[in-house]
Amino acid sequence: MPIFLPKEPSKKELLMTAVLYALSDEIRLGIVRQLAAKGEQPCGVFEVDRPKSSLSHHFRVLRESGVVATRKDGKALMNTLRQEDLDARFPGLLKAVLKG
Amino acid sequence: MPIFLPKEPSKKELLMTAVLYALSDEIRLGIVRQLAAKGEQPCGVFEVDRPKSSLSHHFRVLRESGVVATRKDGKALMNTLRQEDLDARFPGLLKAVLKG
DNA sequence: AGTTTAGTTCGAATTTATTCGAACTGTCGT
DNA sequence: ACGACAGTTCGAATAAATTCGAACTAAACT
Repeated sequence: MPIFLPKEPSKKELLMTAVLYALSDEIRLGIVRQLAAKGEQPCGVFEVDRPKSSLSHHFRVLRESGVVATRKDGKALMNTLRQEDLDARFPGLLKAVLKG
Repeated sequence: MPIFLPKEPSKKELLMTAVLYALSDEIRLGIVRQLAAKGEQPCGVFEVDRPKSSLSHHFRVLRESGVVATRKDGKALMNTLRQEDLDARFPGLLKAVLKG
């Protein structure tokens, strides 16, 4: 069975409640803050006190809500914050979340 | 046994993740939007397709996260959005959430 | 005192999220 | 071809949220 990365919602499909839910978890919020600070990063660099299957779950939530986009780069999966899409759909939200 | 309204966190105690979580539910977000639009309101005016015990649960989540403040006024409980506290602690967040 | 109104609290059922190990896929290096 | 590496997927356990009816409190009115 090939690996299926869950489909990321298009900009138009972004849902406020799903985005807020994804961001309402300390681990995921930490990931998002680090992506905002350092730019594109593979999953592996995040030092989280959880096994990789748990980390993978949190990335899935971030992807499915549309907060993060993932592209394959060799054997790594590179993650970026969907800043522009989020900003277009929910102006000011991400900035406010990252400040707090 | 007297009625205990759960304690509302002080401005300093507001937690980003708790606030985002509280706002990540359609019903609660609807309540918050209506409070923002119409100002202080008793629980009863919100037309939500849920029995009152469920509504009460959602108000509790909003209070415990610090999104809403509640005061007694006769037999009603009046709810207000804690706009100033939220704005002081998380500038721009509420505005962004209400716009979306 | 009794009734109505507003909303909470309790308890239990259901649903949904999180967690983790183990097995897997795909890519790279040797 | 064979490991090693990065990360996903599966499956099952645990934990947490939501839901609701029923019983309750407290204020207001008659």
